[in-house]
Amino acid sequence: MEPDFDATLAFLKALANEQRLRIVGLLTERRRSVQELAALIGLKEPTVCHHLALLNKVGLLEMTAEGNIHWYRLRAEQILALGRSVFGQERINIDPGMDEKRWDRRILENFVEDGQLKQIPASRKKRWVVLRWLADKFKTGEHYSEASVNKIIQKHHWDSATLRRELIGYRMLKRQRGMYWRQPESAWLQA
Amino acid sequence: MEPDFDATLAFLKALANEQRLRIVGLLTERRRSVQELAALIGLKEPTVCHHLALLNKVGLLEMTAEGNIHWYRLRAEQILALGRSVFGQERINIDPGMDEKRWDRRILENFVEDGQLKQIPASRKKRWVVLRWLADKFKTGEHYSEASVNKIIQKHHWDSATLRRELIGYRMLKRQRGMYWRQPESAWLQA
DNA sequence: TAACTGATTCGAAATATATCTAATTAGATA
DNA sequence: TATCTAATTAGATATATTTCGAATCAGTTA
Repeated sequence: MEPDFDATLAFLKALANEQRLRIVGLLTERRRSVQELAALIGLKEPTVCHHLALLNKVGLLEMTAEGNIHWYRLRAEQILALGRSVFGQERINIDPGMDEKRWDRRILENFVEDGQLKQIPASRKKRWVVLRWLADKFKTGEHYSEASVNKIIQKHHWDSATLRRELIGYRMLKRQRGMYWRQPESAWLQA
Repeated sequence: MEPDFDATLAFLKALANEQRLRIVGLLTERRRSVQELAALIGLKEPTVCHHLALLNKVGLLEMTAEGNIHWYRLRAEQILALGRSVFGQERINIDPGMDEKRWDRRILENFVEDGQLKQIPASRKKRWVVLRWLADKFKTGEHYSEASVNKIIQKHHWDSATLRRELIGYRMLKRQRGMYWRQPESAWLQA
């Protein structure tokens, strides 16, 4: 799905801990030694060391040794870059959900009222949106008789024959030996 | 420190889990029912329910019931807003080294005037800053008699005895057989 | 009403994570 | 070289989280 799913997960896991988040907070101010951090957040040094190792593993830290003091510094650009990549517009679909996409919603607002399809859109593109919404009324994995398909469609529009044919045409429903079932989205024809 | 430390932590914790991140991924495409999600990621429904509850608690989801099917939808604006607030420029200091200096400068502005130390800070942390400034008046590699150490300190404050002792205490100066010399920063005690 | 379906709640068990002490390493000092 | 200090590693234990089966709840259908 995501090529860097694991990286994202690791990044989030590294930050999603009270003490580590505290450490990151302290390191945004300035570089710090292990002792210093341990004193500031009230943990023993080995524990802090363990947390630092985790943060380091995902590339959030930079360490320089001066004598036997190890100075840890936050790689702020890394956090920002990762944060952007995880929470950026490209990654997160701002218009979530099939029938919830803004475009779709506008179409649906125009054509649907109280769950009733007022009119079947003439344009291919708009009809597709409406059909997608209608296909959502069928459960995946379940088989329906033609009668029950009609019944379900008629909850939303009187012309179940046309709409049923359209659903088949766009491959949102599939028919075989008189039974109908919902097709996965991957099988649909594009609008 | 941070007023919304807890909110940030909760948000990160909610996302920092393999299955939940997967769920979020699936929900970016479209709304889904609990069953659907369970089937898609290979978990039992109670488990998915539990994860959904966690995501919901931090405001990432929106649920609408149709009959006894519960549709979960991602509140993408929420994720983006939270992501921005956590990883935004304001929050993360891109240049942590700078900040250290800024803090120091403020202290020095308060305690030093025309090269004169007006007062020895009582707080450890602030005293450390001032002593660091004072240690800078000594050249590295050079050896000083106690008299010349006092003389240098007295250019900046009358109480050379106390300050000399402090410099030794913080290991910024070192003494041996009556001679003093400046220590490298790595040897200093932390404030 | 009874039976059914999807979702949720409740514990218990399994798993993962965080924390500590003790031991070890590496650099600095005597 | 022996000693000191800061950091790290290792191993043990405590704590938190995840997962599931069983029971329950809420809507739908017969």
